[in-house]
Amino acid sequence: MKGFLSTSIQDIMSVTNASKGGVYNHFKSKDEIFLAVLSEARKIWRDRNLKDLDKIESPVEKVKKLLENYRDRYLKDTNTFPGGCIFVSLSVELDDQRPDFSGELNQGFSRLKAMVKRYLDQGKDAGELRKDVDTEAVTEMIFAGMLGASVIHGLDKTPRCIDRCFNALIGYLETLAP
Amino acid sequence: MKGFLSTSIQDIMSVTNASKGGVYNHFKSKDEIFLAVLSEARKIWRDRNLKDLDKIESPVEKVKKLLENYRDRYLKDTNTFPGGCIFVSLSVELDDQRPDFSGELNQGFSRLKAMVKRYLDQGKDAGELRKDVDTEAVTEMIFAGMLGASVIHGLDKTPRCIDRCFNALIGYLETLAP
DNA sequence: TGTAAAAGACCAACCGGTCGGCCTTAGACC
DNA sequence: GGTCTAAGGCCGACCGGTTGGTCTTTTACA
Repeated sequence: MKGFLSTSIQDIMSVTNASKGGVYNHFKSKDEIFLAVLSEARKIWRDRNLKDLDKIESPVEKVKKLLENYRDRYLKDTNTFPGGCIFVSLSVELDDQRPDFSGELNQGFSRLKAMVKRYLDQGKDAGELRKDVDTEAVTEMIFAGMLGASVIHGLDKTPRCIDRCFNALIGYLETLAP
Repeated sequence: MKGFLSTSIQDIMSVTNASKGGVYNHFKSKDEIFLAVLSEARKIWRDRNLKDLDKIESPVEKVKKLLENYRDRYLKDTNTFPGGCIFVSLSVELDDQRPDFSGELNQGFSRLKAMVKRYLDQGKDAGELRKDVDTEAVTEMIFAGMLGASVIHGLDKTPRCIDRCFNALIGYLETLAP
């Protein structure tokens, strides 16, 4: 993945077999193309990562399932998603470079974190987690683990590293049970 | 931080008050400048992150100290290091774009992971960790946590998120004791 | 005066974006 | 149904600007 800045209109023209005029007839600017891609990527992310979450009743198990989806149905699908999690790479690339896009990406991250924390809080209320568990800190670590795993994916495309990382992460979640 | 691709020679000229001829009299190419910066950044990383590690005898405590250094003496020093961990951002940017640089960065990451794993193995041998602890998986998660924390730093410059993340990470390490 | 560093004009390649025109198609009128 | 016209998707030459890099000239110092 070349990211936003290094993907030229020419790149887009080549892969779509379109001409420059054709491209700019559909989109006002490169920025608009980016926002369209971002919107589509979000849909795909939800399809892949939230799958079957509603079939699970236990909130903590939902978090585990989310981690498993992110690992198996998202990061590991290197055919569909070479370059790992696009939101992570774009966020790193555009931070301090395009604050508007960066803020847009950050909103998605915030929603994800809020969802995880909500599940953990529900799990705590339901007695699935110990009362002394700091759900905010655990959320942050799970989030960091997901981001880190995507970066690791770029370093080593084999599933070994990602598997180990998520095994430890899920194992950690289980130590928080009463 | 603009990274490698978005940092122009003009940028370097401006910040160093040098002319183009002056720059190219010291370096053959932009690539050579990158490698020099990388080498210097590695020295700085070691200075900051390995500080006082030799004063600690317990291997597991060394890992904890490394995490604390990375948190307090590196990521949190946003004056010296805006843009978080330069190796993380560069790795994300240059993966699939400059495989030669990417491999160079990967070597550093591998050495870090090997160091952490060595300490954990030593800790296991010394009875500081349970015998059933998968040091490889724990290493991977610690590594992912460090990478993820750097990405998070880009999203939210306040130390709150990073603190929570490392608190949970260190807390996890402590649950591995016998 | 000899040597090395610094300076900046210059180059070809590429960037995002514009614009006038071509060419297919749809609709209106007889 | 046949013909003329208006519309709009599509094309690619072109624009100003920036890129990394080269090369000749000037400067500074010993």
